[in-house]
Amino acid sequence: MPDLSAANALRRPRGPRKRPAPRLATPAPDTGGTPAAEAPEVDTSYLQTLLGYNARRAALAVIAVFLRRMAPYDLRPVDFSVLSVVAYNPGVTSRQICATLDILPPNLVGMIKSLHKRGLILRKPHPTDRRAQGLHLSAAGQRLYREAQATATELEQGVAHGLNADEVQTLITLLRRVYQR
Amino acid sequence: MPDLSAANALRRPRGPRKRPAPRLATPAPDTGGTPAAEAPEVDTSYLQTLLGYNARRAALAVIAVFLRRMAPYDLRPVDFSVLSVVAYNPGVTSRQICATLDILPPNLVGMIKSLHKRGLILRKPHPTDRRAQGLHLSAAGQRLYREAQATATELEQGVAHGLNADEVQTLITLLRRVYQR
DNA sequence: TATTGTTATACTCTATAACTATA
DNA sequence: TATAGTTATAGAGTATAACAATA
Repeated sequence: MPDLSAANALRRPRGPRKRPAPRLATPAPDTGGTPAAEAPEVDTSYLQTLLGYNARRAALAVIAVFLRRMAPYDLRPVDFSVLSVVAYNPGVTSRQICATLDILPPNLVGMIKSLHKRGLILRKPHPTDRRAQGLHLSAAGQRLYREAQATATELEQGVAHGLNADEVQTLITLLRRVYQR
Repeated sequence: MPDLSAANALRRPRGPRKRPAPRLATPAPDTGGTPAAEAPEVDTSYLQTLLGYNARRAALAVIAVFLRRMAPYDLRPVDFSVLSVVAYNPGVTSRQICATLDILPPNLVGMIKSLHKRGLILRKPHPTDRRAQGLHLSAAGQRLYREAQATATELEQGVAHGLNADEVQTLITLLRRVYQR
């Protein structure tokens, strides 16, 4: 599975984007003689018609901004998502977080351990199931999450440069309809 | 950088999605007593307001479909993208592909090697720069790519379930404005 | 018999350094 | 001195199997 973490995008900022080229129904015939190197522009007009290509590029761009802005809190997107689920669902179990965020249980263990070690979350015995444990934000976790969420909300405005509030709302609505059943 | 490859999404299909909950400005206070386990619904209403969260989920959903449909051609999204760039830009160099698709040069080497080994692409000497080599699709590569592109185009219709052609076009336009400078 | 949390581990994807041949 | 392609390798991210404790 491809990685959407955008580390590359973060450390190697792109140059100016190419202007969209006219759509082609089929690839240009290979005349064999003229290398594309002479014209530095590379035609990606077909790829730009694909929802998956654009969704991935957009997700990577947003994640890159997210990584920069969340660096002061030392939170990756997945850490922020976990804290957010715990914040809004006090007492939630690891298993529920896995199902909600599509994380495999073995991969969540280390994140929970790390957040616990940083004093951000508490593990309390589950009242009815002694196998499970209820997760809660500590006071420090609540403070950190409150600031991080404010940053995330604020970040939304800047991410989509030309997009106004209505356009962002339309975009989010359409994205939800893509991944929801 | 997070991985957008959607392997998990592929092998562990999700259950039914939760209905959107009303937005909350701040997390619910932790009353400490009531575990979320009793109500299996987990509140993700705040995360669902974030462009990054929705873009990543949508990208993963599309990629999962892409992986399934491209399996007969043994092409990952990145392989398809590389073939597409070569198809529309015969004679393109590795370096240009890296800049266009945001792939690091060392990571492209293996892909090119693999596609070459499969007889899909040809490396020709670059006419003006003996360090570089121009990449071209072989006849077999052109046949395979033509079929793969048809599948990708066809796939677009089915990916966005309820979305009509206009809505998909709007979505793509908005996504482009997010990641383009 | 199934589930929660966990360990160990393998595999994939991405990143960095450094080399060679050429510009 | 810089760039194209490459090798080797390190580091994230994601995957599967299997276990003890509990349901």
